[in-house]
Parts: sequence; structure tokens; C-alpha cells
Amino acid sequence: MVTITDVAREAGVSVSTVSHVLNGTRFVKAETRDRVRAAIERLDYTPSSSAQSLKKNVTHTIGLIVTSSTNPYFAEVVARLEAELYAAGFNLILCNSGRDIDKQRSYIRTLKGRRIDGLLVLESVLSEAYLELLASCSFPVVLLDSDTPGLTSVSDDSELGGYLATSQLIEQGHRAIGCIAGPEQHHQSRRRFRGFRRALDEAGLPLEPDWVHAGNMDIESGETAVRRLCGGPHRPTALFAFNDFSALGAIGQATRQGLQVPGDLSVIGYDDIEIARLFTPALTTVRQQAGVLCREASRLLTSAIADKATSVEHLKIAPQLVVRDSVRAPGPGR
Amino acid sequence: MVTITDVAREAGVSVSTVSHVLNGTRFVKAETRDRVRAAIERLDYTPSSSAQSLKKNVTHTIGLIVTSSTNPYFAEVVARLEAELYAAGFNLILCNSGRDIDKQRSYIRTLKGRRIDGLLVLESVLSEAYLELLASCSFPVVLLDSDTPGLTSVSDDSELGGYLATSQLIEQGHRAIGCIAGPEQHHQSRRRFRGFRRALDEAGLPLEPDWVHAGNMDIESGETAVRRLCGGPHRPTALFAFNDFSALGAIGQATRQGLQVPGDLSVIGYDDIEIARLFTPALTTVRQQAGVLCREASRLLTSAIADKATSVEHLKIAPQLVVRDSVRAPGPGR
DNA sequence: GAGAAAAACGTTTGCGCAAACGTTTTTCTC
DNA sequence: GAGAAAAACGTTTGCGCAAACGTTTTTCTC
Repeated sequence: MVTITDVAREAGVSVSTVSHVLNGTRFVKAETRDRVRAAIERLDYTPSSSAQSLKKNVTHTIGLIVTSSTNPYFAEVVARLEAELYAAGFNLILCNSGRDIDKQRSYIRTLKGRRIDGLLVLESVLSEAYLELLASCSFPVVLLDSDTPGLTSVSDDSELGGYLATSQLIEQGHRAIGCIAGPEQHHQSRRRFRGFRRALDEAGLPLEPDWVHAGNMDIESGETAVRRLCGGPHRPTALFAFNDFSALGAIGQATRQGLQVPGDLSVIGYDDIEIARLFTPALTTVRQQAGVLCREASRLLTSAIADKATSVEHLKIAPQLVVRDSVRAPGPGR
Repeated sequence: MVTITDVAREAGVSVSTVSHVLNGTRFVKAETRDRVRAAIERLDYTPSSSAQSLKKNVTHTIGLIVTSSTNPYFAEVVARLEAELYAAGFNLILCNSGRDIDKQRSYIRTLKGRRIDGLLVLESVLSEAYLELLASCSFPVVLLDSDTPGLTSVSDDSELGGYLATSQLIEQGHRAIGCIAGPEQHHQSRRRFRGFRRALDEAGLPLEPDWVHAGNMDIESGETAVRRLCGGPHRPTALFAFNDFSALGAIGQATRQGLQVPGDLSVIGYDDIEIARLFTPALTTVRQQAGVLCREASRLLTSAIADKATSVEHLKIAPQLVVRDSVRAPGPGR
């Protein structure tokens, strides 16, 4: 590998001068500067960031831990975060934790060793052990779409989203409303449920416990939910699925069971994944503002890195209702 | 930050002993070893990988450059690659190039500076300038789903896939077959087209140039293609879309134009994204074996890193036809 | 019990760089 | 033209670690 010393020799100057030309940290006569640049060019020299990091104690590296998920919303968030951080001069180390505490521990250890400047965590379920690990980090940490008192977070305002979705169903005249929730520990699911309940309460509608399906935010959960909730005659006329995947699963299963969507059953989703508008019926859903979320997360993290200030913040990004075709007034038959 | 010197002081030994305990490179008396480990624990010490890299001249880091894409197939590949490389002891730096040569140049430069051990490139279009950049890298490079003579690559065998898809349409009795292709420079698209043409040739069917829509592998392209190809009376009875996104776009647009799929128009896709089976009609498509692709790519890269041997290989992974409901014999009306 | 061998650990260097500290050369200024 | 100031660059250190090289202590062996 070509080093700064090789360049210095090639240009007939000291390493100091090469360094100053590279970093613009000291005046160097134009002619010398050109010689150094020519030498760099000739030798195809690229400074070693390991050596720079060792010296300067910054790595321009951000860790990103995500629950490996096939949900396209996550993929979009990852891509946007990368773009934001690239613009801010950081590289991203991608870590798929798979919700496994051993992998989480291992990744945190590796990232500590790499002396990352900051960490982003995009996981919907955070165990106690994991939170402890995160709290032990000496670099700033920003959580996305989940939160906990001690750590800065940026989240979709899912209680508002849940409220918006449910209100839309209520406004369309539904009074028998079920939901396809996520697992107990899922932060955003809990919030969507709170919004769901609040909307029902305010409308004076009962929350039928049998019509709450605790699923897993995937296609299968939507299918199972419809099998379970819409099998008999006493069934909801509308379902609020806590993400688009389970909504699509629900619609598929409903169709197979002979229920027309939205004629016999209205379904509203959450996320607004790209495919949502293409589905038949086009999915009514709640759109998370991934762009805003990522911009804010990146901003909070980079400013925490720059300031060394560690005031904990909790940002909420308001989601938006997207009205399409999968929700309609309940049929006259009921 | 806690350094190896701090640990040595805390344990009352030399840095050398700490290093040997950490790396198991020399025998250390059990009692001393325990003292060192206790000190590491007490001080919460993690070795600096910058310093290790500087010394050992390896970084355990792989770069991954992808065209930032909302295509869920890409997201799956990224996640699988990360998992494979994690298992092999490498971390992944994610780079979204967005097909922009300036960003590509900038990423390559950064990755060179980071002294990555190897590079994976998942881009469907490779410009001349970009290939030159890649050739100038001193670390092993593996291309995914695109290839070029001088660099090792692992690809879906898209000519076979194109042949399989088209043959399926022909077997169902279609004789008027169009396709929704990708851009000219798109490697996999070109291959799928070759398979398409070969299947037509072998069946003695004409290739109608007007029925080839050069799109962009996205939803819009599928929509545009159907508007263009299926507007008048002289139209294909079946379309081979070169990816699922454009297939779904095509189906959506066909439905809006009053064409039943598969009754009036058969559509076959490519990729088998998760949503494909859920769509109405469930999409007949060609499945890329992402798991095999990623495993092989990871294997080729890590063994190139280990051996320093640089024999160029070109692997092809056979795709599989997935028969569902979007293809049927052409209607009797035609 | 003296010399040799083995066991167990320590001192030091160098990886590539940034920048503090230092030196030399040139240009003013009177 | 001598002293001071400015311009332009060089020498050296230290970041944290791995490991080559070295030293000390203990255990054999006869």
C-alpha cells in the first residue's frame, strides 16, 4: 500500500507537507502543492482512514442496527438514512440483528471496537437486556420507531396514526371494528392500539376483545386474523391492520373466504408501502413520513456527535391518512 | 477511551501480556489470565479496531454498493449478504450509489481509504467509467447480477429465466406475446430478452418489435407498457414482464382498461417478491434464488480475500418457474 | 548445586497519519 | 546591511495495538 511517506519521497517534500496539502491545514507554496498533488496522482494514493481515526479519534462511521425484515418500509428507511448520512459525511455499517440478543450483543461489541461516532437503532421490540447494552454505549444513540426514557428517539406518531385510521372507519359508518395488532412488546403496535382505543372511546363504541388479533405484523398474521375474526356470523365489518402487510394478507384471505373487500369488509392498513396503491382494491392506509423521520434522526444524531451534548429528545412525526378503495360504508345487509 | 495500556496497568502486567490474553497468541498462566480478564471487565475495555487494522493490515470490512432501489428483491439480497458476511466475520458498509457516477467514484474512494477487504457490487447497470474504477481496486470485487469479463460475478441465470417464462406462456397456447423489458444497458434485462427471443425462435413464433416495451423495471413501466401495447385491437395475449413490479403495474393498468387478467391477458413476472403470491390474481413468476446467490457471492469473495488468488469466475444461479394464477390459455374470443 | 532447558512474562518497534514544535530561507525596514 | 518579521517547510511525537525480540524466574538433570 502506498503511504504518505511514499508520496513525500516521490514529491521530494516531508510527510508534514503532504499532510498539510491533503488537509489544507497550512499554507503550502502553489508549486510545491502541485508537486505533491502530482505525486498523489501518480502513486494513486488514498490516505488510510484507520490511521486517521487512530490519530483524530473520530471514524465518520455510524452503526445501523435493524431487525432484519422483509418489510419494504424498513428497506426504504435504511436507504434514506444512508443517503442522509452520506450527505453529512458518514458511512454506515449495516447490522441485521434478527431480534436475537446474542447477535445484538455481538454487534454492539463490534461497533464499540470500531469506535463508531454514533448508532441508529431501527427495531420495534427492545428487550431490557438490549436497552442496557445501548445505555452502556459511549457514543450517541438514536432510536427509530421505538422509544425509552433514557435514549433519544424519533418515531412515527403511531397513536395519532391509529386514531386517524380508526376515525376513518368510524366516519364511514362502521361500528363493529376489529384490529390486527402486532406483538405485545412492539412499541408502535402498542401506540396504534392506544389510538384505536381512543377513537372508539370518543365515538362511544365498544372495544370487542375478541376482535383484537395479536399477530406478528406480517402477511400470515393478516390471513390468520381474518380466519379467526371473520369466520362466523358475529364478525367485524371493518378491520384496522397495524401494517400494510397484514392488511394485504387480510384482504387476500377475506377474498378466499368469499368476503368482498370493501363491500363486505373494509380494511385499512398502515405504512403505505409502494405496492399498496396497486392492490385490488387499492389500499386505504396511513402513511408514515419516512423522509421526515430519517432526516430528523440523522439531524439529531449528527448534532449529538458534533456537540457532545446529550440532551435526550423524543420526536414524533405525524403520519397522514391516505384514502383509497379498501374502506367503504358497511353493507346494508348487516 | 480505555486502552490496552490502562488494562495492563490495572492488571499489573505488560501490554504484551494483555495482548496475548486477548488474542490467545501465547501461553499465559491461568492466574495472570484471570487478572487480565478481570481488569478488562472492570474497565469495560474493547480493543480499537482502527489500531488493529493499522497493525494487521486487514479490516474485516466489506463494502456493498447498491443502486438505491425500492425493489424488495434488492432489500432481501442486502439482508442476506449481510447475514452471510456476519457469519464469516465481516462487517458491511452500505453504499447507495443511485447510479450516479460521482457518487460511485466518491464511494470507491472512501472504501479504498477504509482499506476494505473486499467489495460487492449490486447494480444492474455498469458504465464504462464505473468498470474502470472497479478494475482499479486492489481488493477483490464480486459483482452480483451483472457481469463483465475482468471481474468475478454471481448472477441469476436470467437467460434461462427468460426462456422459462416465455416457454410457459407458449405452452399455455399463447402465440402473441409481448414483453416489458428494462433499459438497454440493464444486464439482466438483456439476458431475459435473449431467453425470451430464444423461446420464441424455437417455437417458430415471430418477435413483434412493437410488442417490446423498453421500460425501467418499475411499476410505472408496467402501466405504460399496457397502455402502449394493449390499447388497440392488434395486441398481445400475454406479456412477459421482466420483473414483478412491472408485472404488477401491468396487471393494475390492464384491469383499469377493462382487460381481465388472466382471462383477457396473461402476465408473467420475474423475481417472486413476497407480495406476488398475494396479488389478485396471484402472480405467476420466475423466482431468483436469492439465498443461493448471496451464499455463493459471499463464498467467492471471502475465499478471494483469504487466498489472495484472483482467478475470475462467473457463476450462474438457475431460477425457478413459479406457477400461480396470472397465466392461462388465451381466451376463445381471439 | 551448577548448567541447561522450560516457563512466563516484559520492552520495544512500527503500522500510517496529524499536528505540535522547530528550522531555514526570504523579505522587510530603518 | 543588520536585525526583525514573514514565509515556507521539516522533525518528531503519539494515537492503540500486535508481535518480534528479549529477559527473568523456575524447574530439570546429572
